[in-house]
Order: sequence, then structure tokens, then C-alpha cells
Amino acid sequence: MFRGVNAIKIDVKGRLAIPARYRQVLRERGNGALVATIDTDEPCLLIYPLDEWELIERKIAALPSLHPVTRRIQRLLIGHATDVELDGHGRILIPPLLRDYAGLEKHAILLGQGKKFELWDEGCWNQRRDQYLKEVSEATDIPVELQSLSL
Amino acid sequence: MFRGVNAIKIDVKGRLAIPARYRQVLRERGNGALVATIDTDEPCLLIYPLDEWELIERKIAALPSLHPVTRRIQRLLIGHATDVELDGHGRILIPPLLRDYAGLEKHAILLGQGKKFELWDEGCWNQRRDQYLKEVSEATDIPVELQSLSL
DNA sequence: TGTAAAGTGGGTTATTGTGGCGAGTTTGCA
DNA sequence: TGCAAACTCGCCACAATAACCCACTTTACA
Repeated sequence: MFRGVNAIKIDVKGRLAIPARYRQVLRERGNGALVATIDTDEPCLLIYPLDEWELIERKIAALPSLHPVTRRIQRLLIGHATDVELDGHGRILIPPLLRDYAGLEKHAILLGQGKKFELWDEGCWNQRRDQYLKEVSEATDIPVELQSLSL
Repeated sequence: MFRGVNAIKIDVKGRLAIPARYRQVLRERGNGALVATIDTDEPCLLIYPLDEWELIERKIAALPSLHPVTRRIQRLLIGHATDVELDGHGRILIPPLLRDYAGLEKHAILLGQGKKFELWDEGCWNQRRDQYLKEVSEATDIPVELQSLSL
């Protein structure tokens, strides 16, 4: 499971160094092969180890492709999924189109999210995070499962 | 599985370069023989490796041709299917009629979509993509298979 | 505080993308 | 049937990009 927030820099060539503590796992699984795609709800990218992504891709591809909503999801997710690979220094190159989608500038945030990572532009992330914090503290309709969850 | 977005240019003669990372596979399967046809509900083209297309063609041809809807699908899909081939530089030539159908100008987007590619005019794709993103986030009739799919 | 590892940036080289030229072929028309 | 125009296709050259390699800075830890 991937965890944690990491502030990372993206250089002028669009390269980004995956923090060292994740690398070994990523190299063991699929030799550092990763897939980057877009998140459909938020302006950020999702980064999966290749094997993990293939599971998801298979599920998405198996959905009824005549249904307009699933057709759209297929286009968006599979369509944007791009193979990327760790270079000798544990870096990956984010393709320009994906960089644009997430508004990635020099400073980015890499979030460990269980089986995947999320990649945010730093400014964008700070905004969202504050908004989330606000929404959570103001929320009144908390699901029962959550109420019984002691942190 | 083909995946990923690629921004590509179409030259004045209607040629477009298939990104290098797909070429090897395409040459191995059918020696670079491809089939381009139209998508019946979007203004874009579909590009299949020849062997993949032949499977589909067989399925379409097997449909009950008395039914007016299938008759129409047969006309549209099979009727517009055109053989194209990778040239020495990994480019293909899109026939004018298909180019017109998809409104292809100089700047195009090639989307990997599993067993096939979709080819969009760039402006057209940007519009559609934004619309999809909006619709997906607002969608209420999400298929159960999709709800249970945890990304 | 020394050492190793990680992060960052830059330069070089190889590969890929793109546009243009020109030969050969087909098509249409006189 | 001959000529001109349009279209294909192969080739070449330049431009853009990505892969590779190296060097310096920063951080972590003993």
C-alpha cells in the first residue's frame, strides 16, 4: 500500500522523481512500468503500477460498451492512460497532454493512495485540501459507518 | 492493448505518423495492415489492426440483415472500412472521405482504445472530452458494474 | 562531521516527428 | 489516344523530443 504526501519538483523536461521509498516495490512489480491517466472528478493524474492498471483496464473494458456512461468512461480513462517508465534515477516523464490536464507546473504533490498515486499541482492541491477540510468539518450528513469509526 | 493520448499532425497530403511505440506491434500483426472506418455515434474514425477488424467484420456480417438497424450498421461500418498501410516511416494515409467525416484538420488526437484506436480532430476532441467530464461527474444512471469498480 | 544516498539540473546523443521534393501511377478530359 | 492534373508513395533533411549519462547539491544517518 502506498501512503503519504510528497512534495516533488517537475523539471523543465517534465520529469519527476518518484520518492526513493516507493522505488523498490515499483521495480519489483513490472520492472518500474507504470501507467498514468486522468482522474475524471478532479484535475489530477492517477499513477498505477502496470499490473494494477491492467486489472482495472480489464474491468473497464468488460463494461457494456453500448451504455453511454460507460462508453465515456472508457474513452476518458483508457484513452488517457499512458505508459511511463522509471528511468535510471527513479524518475518518470509525464507526457505534455497529461501535464496540461492536471495543470502541472514546477511544484507538485504526489499522494500515496493505496494501490495508486495521485499527482497534483501544488497550488491546486492546497486549494482542494482546504476545501475538503472545510466540507468535512461542516458536514452534517455523515454516514453511520463513518460515525462508528473511531480514529 | 492500445492506450494513451497522442497529439499528432496530419500533413497536407493527409498522412499521419503512428506514434513509434505502437508500430512494432502493428508490424508484427499483419505487417502494418490496418483498417480505418467511421464511428457511428461520434465524429471520429476507428482504426483497427487488420486481423482485429476481420473478426468484427465477420460478426457484423453475421447479424440478421433484414433488420433495418443492423442493415444500416453494416452499410456504415463495412461500407466505410478502408484498408490503410504503414509506410516506411510508420505513417498512414487517411482517405479524403474519412478525413471529411471526422472533420480532420492539421491537428489531430489519436486515442488508444484497447483493441483499436480512435482518431479525432483536436478541437473536436477537446470539446467532447470536456463534455464527457461534465457528464460523468453529473451522471446519475451509473451502471452497477461501474459503481462497484474502485479506481 | 563524514559518508552515502537521494534529489535536481544540465548536456549529449539517438530516436522520432514533420514537412518537402520528386518519381511513378492513375484519372479525367479533350 | 495523348496530355495534363491529381494523387500515392518513397525518400531525404531538418526539427523536436526523449533517453542516457554525468555532476553538483541537499538530505539523512551513523
